[in-house]
Amino acid sequence: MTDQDTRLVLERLLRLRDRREPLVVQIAEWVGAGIVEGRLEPGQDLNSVDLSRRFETSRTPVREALMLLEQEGLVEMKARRRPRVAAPTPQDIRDIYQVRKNLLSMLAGLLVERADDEELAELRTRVERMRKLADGGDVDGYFWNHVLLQERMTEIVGNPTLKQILDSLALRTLMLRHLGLTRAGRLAHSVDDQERLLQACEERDGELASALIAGATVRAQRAVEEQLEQDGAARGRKPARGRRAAS
Amino acid sequence: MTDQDTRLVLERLLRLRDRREPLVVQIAEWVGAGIVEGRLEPGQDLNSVDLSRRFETSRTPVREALMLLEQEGLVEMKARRRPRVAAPTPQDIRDIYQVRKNLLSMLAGLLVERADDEELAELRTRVERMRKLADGGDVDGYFWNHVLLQERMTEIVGNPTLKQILDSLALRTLMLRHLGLTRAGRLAHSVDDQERLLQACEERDGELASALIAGATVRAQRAVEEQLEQDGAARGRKPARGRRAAS
DNA sequence: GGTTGAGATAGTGTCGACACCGTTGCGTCG
DNA sequence: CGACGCAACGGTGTCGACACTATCTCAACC
Repeated sequence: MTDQDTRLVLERLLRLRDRREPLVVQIAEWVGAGIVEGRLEPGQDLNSVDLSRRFETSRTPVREALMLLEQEGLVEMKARRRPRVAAPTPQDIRDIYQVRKNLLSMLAGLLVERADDEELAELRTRVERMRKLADGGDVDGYFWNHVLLQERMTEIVGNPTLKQILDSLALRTLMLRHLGLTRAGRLAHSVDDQERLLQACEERDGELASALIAGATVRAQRAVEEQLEQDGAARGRKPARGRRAAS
Repeated sequence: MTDQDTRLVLERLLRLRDRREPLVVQIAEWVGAGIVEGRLEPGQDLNSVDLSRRFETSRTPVREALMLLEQEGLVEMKARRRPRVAAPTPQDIRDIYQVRKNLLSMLAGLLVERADDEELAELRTRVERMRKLADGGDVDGYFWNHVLLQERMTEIVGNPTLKQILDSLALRTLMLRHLGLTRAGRLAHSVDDQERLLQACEERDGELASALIAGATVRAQRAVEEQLEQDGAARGRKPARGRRAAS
């Protein structure tokens, strides 16, 4: 998972282009990518002085970048307190996946209604590419194409409100999803899910597509939770938690 | 619809308390209430100089307040351009209601699962109060209690992610919903919908509750669209559109 | 008359300074 | 030995200034 990939995806998911000055975009991408990639740990302080020094700017654009990430749930800010990298609890993660499952169901139903044959063919091409990546065991490549696939689906459906909410939820689970995909056999299962979903779309069976994507989401969630539990057990032995922002 | 009511609801829906300095909160509430109440027209400029003069502050807290409202979809900001009051298109409104319908369905299902008898009794009290207000033709009173009812429901369900998304969607439709309720007979229909929903909850019928709230949302949307069309036709004759912020 | 461009105007983005407050480390007291 | 309080430190929120640019005005030109 290269930093560059992450930045490009962040730029789209956060709708940064043209909405903010390049300086703010740069900072938001660096911090956001850091959080997604795990370079910045949950709970870690993100003080604006350090960040402004790092980017050789004043604190104003730093504050703005952090506010952008706050609204996407990657950063937590309280008045007069130092901003921190968000630390979602297991319950938060369950809640997010629950909403995500529901909205993805909706998305699948709309996709069946609204995607024309050409668009479905494009999605088919994407899934085939993902199949190859999965067979080759390329977790990173598969991961990014997975993100892209869902992004494309929301575009095809053409409901910007829905897209925005799904993007926000996707962002919050980005690092988690990558985690889940590293589990043995998960890659193959995931690509199977995508193929079944696409087939249902091609057969114009909205009910089935909804059910399939809901099932796939539940399985993805389970993979993430199992992996988290495993990591948590491992980390229990050395519970280090940095407090200063990386400099 | 008093300004004070609006501010209190905004404060909760925007989660302002403790998240921002009082100064920022004050500005965000004034602008937000202005948009919801229609004092500030869609598309109107919100330049930070005028606003800072009005509140006797610098532009920094103004910018922060506007960013808060931007993330809730009440204000539109592009880099280097003046912020504007958001002007949702009819299509945007359809999209928002579509997502809202879906999430409210989910909410109803969860409510049936998770609300205990005591909580249902509390909701019953609220609905009865709303019945009285509806009978008395008190549009404003009914409106705010309606907002409060849904807020309470999301709290009972206990999924903060869902609550936050529903709150955000609620905000975007606040002024519209009030508009819809002014239509003849709409108040009575609305309270009927609420009673049916609550009854389904008391009978622990999740499927029915979901269906009912989905239906109610569709009807609310229709009322809003009809009222908008009517207003639009009326406004077509004198298409004034202020460009300066009120001062 | 309508279009185009230059100059004036007005508003945004960023900065460094400063006042205020949360935090931390240390000394004091029970 | 631990709880408490105090003072120094560090970080946040706000300000006024300034550079840059979108926007408006108006005049010259076709």
